[in-house]
Amino acid sequence: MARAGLTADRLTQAAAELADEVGFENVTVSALARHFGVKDASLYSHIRNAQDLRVRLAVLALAELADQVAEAIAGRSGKGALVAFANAYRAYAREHPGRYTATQMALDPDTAATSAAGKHAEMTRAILRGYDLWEPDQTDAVRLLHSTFHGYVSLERAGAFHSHPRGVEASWTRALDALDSVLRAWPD
Amino acid sequence: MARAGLTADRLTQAAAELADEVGFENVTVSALARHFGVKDASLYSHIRNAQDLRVRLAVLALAELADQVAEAIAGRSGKGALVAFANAYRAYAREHPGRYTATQMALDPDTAATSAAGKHAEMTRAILRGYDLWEPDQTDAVRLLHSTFHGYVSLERAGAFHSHPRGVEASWTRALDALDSVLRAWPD
DNA sequence: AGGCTTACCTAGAGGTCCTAGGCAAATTAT
DNA sequence: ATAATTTGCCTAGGACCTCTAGGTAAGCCT
Repeated sequence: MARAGLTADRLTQAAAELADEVGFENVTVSALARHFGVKDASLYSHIRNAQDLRVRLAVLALAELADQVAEAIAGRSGKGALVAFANAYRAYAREHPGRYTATQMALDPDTAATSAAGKHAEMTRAILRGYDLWEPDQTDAVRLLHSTFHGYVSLERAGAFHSHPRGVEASWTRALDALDSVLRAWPD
Repeated sequence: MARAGLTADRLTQAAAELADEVGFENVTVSALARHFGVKDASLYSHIRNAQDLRVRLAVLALAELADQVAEAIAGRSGKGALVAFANAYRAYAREHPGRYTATQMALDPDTAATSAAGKHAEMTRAILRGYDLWEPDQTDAVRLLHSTFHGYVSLERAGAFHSHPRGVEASWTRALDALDSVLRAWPD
């Protein structure tokens, strides 16, 4: 009997692909076991439980997203960096719907700190170097940007914008313009 | 044997309370049946399936949220309306976490149109009457506002803001200030 | 009272999560 | 190369959730 050669990492990777195919909520221990031609119980040597699997998936997705965004903003500053960040963020959510949903999991503070969750804020801060913002305005701005990006992507995915014919792309561009001008003229 | 007197509406109402107590993802047909002291199978005369129950819950929550927001902005305009809208929206999400999660379900276009999902955009438009915005800028602004509100609330709930000591309230106020100034000076 | 509708039931199949305990394959030690 | 150890995967089985089919009885109508 040849072994499948499972590891927590391979399981997490497969879970990520599965998430994008069938949706995050359908990432199940059973489905994953089926994918590897193995019994459900066999996975529990590698992951603690279903929740643990989902957390690992979330951490993976956060790291991937952070990488994509980091690559996008490299060498840019000011509005260029802002737009690059936003587009990379949105593109990741579009291309990896299941993974993106995973990034929205509530992680306990420990896991969040260890993972790339904090890297987000750090990179958003990098963008803000092109604007004239200092603490605590910087934190406020980070939160505003992150909220807007996530909110837009999230609503777009939920189909909240289908009701109106106005192009979703055009509204997105306008939102970025608006954020840029907010940052340039941050209210004192 | 006295009957429990179940109807789809009573089930939906109980599901909403259950959602706020134990989380939307734990709203299960079984749990609901237990709550009424009834067998699981009995609920299937009132709801088609578990998904149907969740959709009804989502529709209920959307209607409640729309009502709360409508009440909040009544008699206000301009920034007052903007702030009232935003605070009512956020308050609903805080007080009814399970219901709020339900509002994020992807509804099929038919259901969404029938439900109060469209009422949102309509009310957001009402806010914009205090600013000098016309189509298609109005739609862009509606999307931006909705995105920011939802994004902020969503990230706040996910604990994304715990990493930094800066008060979440202060950042929220600043975000509203920023949105107000964006609307007043919408880029042309 | 008889008949109709329907609220709720039992029975049961199938799926997911997870634990306990066992065997055998891969790895390490001798 | 063989023995000892580790560990990857197994079977068995319990608990919970979803949902269907078909039955009984409670409440409504005439």
